[in-house]
Amino acid sequence: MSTIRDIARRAGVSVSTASLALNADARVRSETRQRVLDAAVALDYHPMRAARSLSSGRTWSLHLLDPALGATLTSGFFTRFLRGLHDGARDGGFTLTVTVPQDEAEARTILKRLIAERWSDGVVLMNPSDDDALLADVVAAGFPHVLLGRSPVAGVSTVDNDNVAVARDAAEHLLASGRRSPLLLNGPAHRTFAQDRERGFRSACADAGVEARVLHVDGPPEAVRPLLERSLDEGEPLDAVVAVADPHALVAMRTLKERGLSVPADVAIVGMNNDDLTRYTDPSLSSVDLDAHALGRNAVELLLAAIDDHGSGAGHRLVGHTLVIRESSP
Amino acid sequence: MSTIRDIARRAGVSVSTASLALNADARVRSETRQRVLDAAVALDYHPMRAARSLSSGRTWSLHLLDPALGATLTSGFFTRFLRGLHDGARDGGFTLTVTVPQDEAEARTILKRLIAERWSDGVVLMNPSDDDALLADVVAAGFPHVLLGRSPVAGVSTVDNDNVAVARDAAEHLLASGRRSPLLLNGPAHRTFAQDRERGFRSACADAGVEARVLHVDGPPEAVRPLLERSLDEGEPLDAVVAVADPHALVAMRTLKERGLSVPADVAIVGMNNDDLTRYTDPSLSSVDLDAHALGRNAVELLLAAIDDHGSGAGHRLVGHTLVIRESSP
DNA sequence: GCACACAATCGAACCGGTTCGATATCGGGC
DNA sequence: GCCCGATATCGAACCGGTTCGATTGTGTGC
Repeated sequence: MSTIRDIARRAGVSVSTASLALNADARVRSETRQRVLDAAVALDYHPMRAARSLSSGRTWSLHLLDPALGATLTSGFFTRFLRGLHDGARDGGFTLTVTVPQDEAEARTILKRLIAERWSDGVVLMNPSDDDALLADVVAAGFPHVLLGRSPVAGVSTVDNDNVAVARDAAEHLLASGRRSPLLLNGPAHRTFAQDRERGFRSACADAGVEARVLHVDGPPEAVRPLLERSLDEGEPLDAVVAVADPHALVAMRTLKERGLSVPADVAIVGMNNDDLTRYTDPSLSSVDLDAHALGRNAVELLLAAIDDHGSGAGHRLVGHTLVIRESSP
Repeated sequence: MSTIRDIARRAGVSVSTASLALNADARVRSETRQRVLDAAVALDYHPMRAARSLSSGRTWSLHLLDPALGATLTSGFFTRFLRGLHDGARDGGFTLTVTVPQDEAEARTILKRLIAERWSDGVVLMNPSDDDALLADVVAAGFPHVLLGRSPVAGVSTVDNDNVAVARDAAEHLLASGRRSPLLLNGPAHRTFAQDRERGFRSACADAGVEARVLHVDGPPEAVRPLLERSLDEGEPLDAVVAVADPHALVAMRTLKERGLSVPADVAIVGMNNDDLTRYTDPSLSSVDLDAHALGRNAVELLLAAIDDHGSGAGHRLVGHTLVIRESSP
């Protein structure tokens, strides 16, 4: 392993000149710079991370901290998201580190160490619960950060889907085909993302002059079944379902079929996240594809801005989505 | 941010004594150590990563490099795997870094930088293709490494599922219920994992005195459809399918249903990976749950051993699996 | 009472970069 | 011919830890 002193010696310059040359400083004569660069190539020189970050104060690394990794997200989504983060980091000359705590308590411990020990230059906080302490920690430490899956918060950079539009688009699609009794199987009522989706859903229903019905699902996808059954027992009309996530949509589909209702003939269904398997189910499931890659990329862009600005200005980004229409809602 | 010099000053000892005390060196008197520890707590001291690794030569970080991230794996699997890696790393006092190259070419570039710049102390190489250059790079550099999803290679630590047993167990389950015409929808014939699975499948068929049929699927899950249709057109009997992955199983299921065959009455099906959504499909899909968490954990354990040993002895681990029986193969 | 082993602590060097202030060289203006 | 400023380079300090060899202090054996 060659060090910068090896380079300097071979190029016949001092260590400081070698460093300046390697960092393309204008002060060094171009001929000298070339000699240094040649030496670096000849010796296969690569500056050591730790040394560089010790002296420069930068780690050139970003951190993803996800207290509930994969709890709500599925497959393709997470990997596309990671790739988005990684692409952004690479373009900025950064490396991405992912940490996977068991729960929010461990997440908090890790976050504190991460900041104190300077593991990285900034952190992406994924899906923090709405009231959480994680945010308070990073803010208190003045550590660059971005919140993911959160609607705009004053003074903090956030990236999220446009949940209002997501739900509205799904509902409009169903209503456009003439459905008149739509139901939203939503997330927990206290989560802002669920509130936004309810808003979008209701707005589409209002525009179509149709009554909007909403059920809140708190728990695993299986929780959809009793909710839906009770609703059917009560004789509520139903011909369209928007579900908060694909597994919920599949449980709904199954429940309906067992009640003798056919999908999509009697009830059309749209899920969310566009999980990898949705195209293979029977019937295949329409789903809103949330642009996971854009989510990751935008998060990194805001994070890099926060690192440069020293967090002076917070940015907010909403990323796009696409409704993927399949057999469950022709 | 307090440094070790702040601690030393407050505890009234030299920097070197403070360092020894913090690292629980037996040479320092326990009373002195306590004074140092008290000072560290009082000043909320955390050693800076970069400084520690510059002087110690250790980064206390491990790397996961996956050239084909999520290409074959789905959801739950990957997140469980990550958690396994992370748990192992944490227990060893390490941090986990994940890098997500676009393809094997980029993976190679990253790997070289990673080694040269000493980003971490070791790397887990995930699903490298059987003949690849990545392995040659790490071996040439003498960089600690573990191969994932590869059958044992001399001199290199590997972790994998017991692919022979995986396929055998799935086949035995189907044959136990009286099926006599089983088909294995396998991966590409040149991949060793596929060869192992074929072996396991054939052994179960031989034990049951039944003819084994195997088709090799190379490409996306949709590629199953034409293969299967041709087989049915040729009048081959079929009453059981073992598929190399869940999406393939679902495509097979759909294809069969469209041919008027019912699942599981006419044909029973078992998939692999136990994707999150398999429990919600209709019928729900039996699947072999590969122990992703154990995969991650064992990979880290071998990696840590390789780091300590300077790679003197290679280890091989096969991790367990569980057949999850659902409606597709009662 | 002195040499000696041993425990506890310390100062200084070191890891491999970056950066600041000092120095040498040179051409141009007066 | 002398001074000045610009240009190119260098030496040394620094970042925050770890570790080695030296130093001091204590009790033991003879």
